Amino acid sequence: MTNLPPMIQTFVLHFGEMGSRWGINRTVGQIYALLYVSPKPLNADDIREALGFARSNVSMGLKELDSWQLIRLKHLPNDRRDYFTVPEDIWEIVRTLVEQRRKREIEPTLTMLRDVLMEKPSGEDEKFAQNKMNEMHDIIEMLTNWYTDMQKMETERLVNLLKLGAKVYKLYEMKDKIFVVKGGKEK
Amino acid sequence: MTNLPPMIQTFVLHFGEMGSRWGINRTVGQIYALLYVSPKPLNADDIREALGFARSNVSMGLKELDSWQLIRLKHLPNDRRDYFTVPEDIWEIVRTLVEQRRKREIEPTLTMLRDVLMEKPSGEDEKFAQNKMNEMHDIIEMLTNWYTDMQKMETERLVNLLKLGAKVYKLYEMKDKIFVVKGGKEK
DNA sequence: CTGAAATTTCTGTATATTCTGAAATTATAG
DNA sequence: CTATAATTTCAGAATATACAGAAATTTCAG
Repeated sequence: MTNLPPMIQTFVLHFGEMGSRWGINRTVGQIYALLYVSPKPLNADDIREALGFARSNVSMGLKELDSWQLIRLKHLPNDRRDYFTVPEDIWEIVRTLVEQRRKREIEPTLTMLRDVLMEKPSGEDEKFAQNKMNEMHDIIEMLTNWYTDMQKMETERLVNLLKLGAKVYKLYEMKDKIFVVKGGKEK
Repeated sequence: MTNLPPMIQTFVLHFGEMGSRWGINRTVGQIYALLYVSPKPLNADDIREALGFARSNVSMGLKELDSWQLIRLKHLPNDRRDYFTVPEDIWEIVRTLVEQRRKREIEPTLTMLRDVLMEKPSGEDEKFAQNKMNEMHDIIEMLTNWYTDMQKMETERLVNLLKLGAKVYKLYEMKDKIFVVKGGKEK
């Protein structure tokens, strides 16, 4: 890590720390940060040299990142080593992150909730608990359905909507009026 | 934990596990899950009894949850012990969670990025790195701005929009047409 | 003000995670 | 097919985190 420019070192260390808060370990966070700012693909030894931990850790880290589908394997001509990059389009990274967290955290939670909601409550307290679980299930499902739907949009459209923010609600409110004007009949 | 109904035990254990994936420890996850499904406020001893870990850990866990503003302190008449509940409205919980994660993770990241972007790059590689960091900064800022804006909406409206999903884009596309009809002039 | 209840802090121990370096495996050039 | 480069696996060491129980502190009824 000694010969990294300070700017990049700061960035890499920050994502190392942040990684720990997210169940991703420091090593993995640092590797990803390094790949993210690197102008060309890096091999495992480049990474070991830049970050200064054991070769085997780099291997484990890359495997972990691969399982998240967050990196791309490249090969250079006349070089049998594996080189890695992050996807060029940052939106692809964002989409992958959300998708993977959904698979790993949201779906198992929804499954657990559905299972538990199938059981017959034996008493008032369990009835209450099931109501609360049902509420949680519905809200999570609503949010993920919304996300699934939005995810299908192409990036440009998504960005348009994001920039619009809450103003989008004005359009929603106008909806009925539009149809009055256009179609000549209400509802 | 022995005398919890299986249904609730499953729920509590699941959130214990999930907690670990989120930098929140198992204890804290379990306490929150228990409070969430409990029909009445619980004191520290109730929690110790239900979950079976040391009294002192319950204290630490509650303190942690309090720092996230995820629990509410209650007092019962003629009982000086502290009782705790989760907010009644689950949307309040969701909003708090997002808000806290923003404060603890997003804001520090944005600050780091802004700092690093102020520095003058000394070479092509650092220039490239800064471009990537700038790209990251902008996307994070866009997403949080969007969220800040949406957060201001009342829940009912938010739910309407969520249910609408990607169809909202159709409204967005109609926007220009609407103004043609209503105002009589384009752009 | 006093003493008991309630809560929190603290320190050592248990547990879990991360990391290293050696050994094993896999891949490929010749 | 063989030799060597490249990568992965694995077992133990180092580190960090979680947890229990005792001690200290705070709170409050009387």
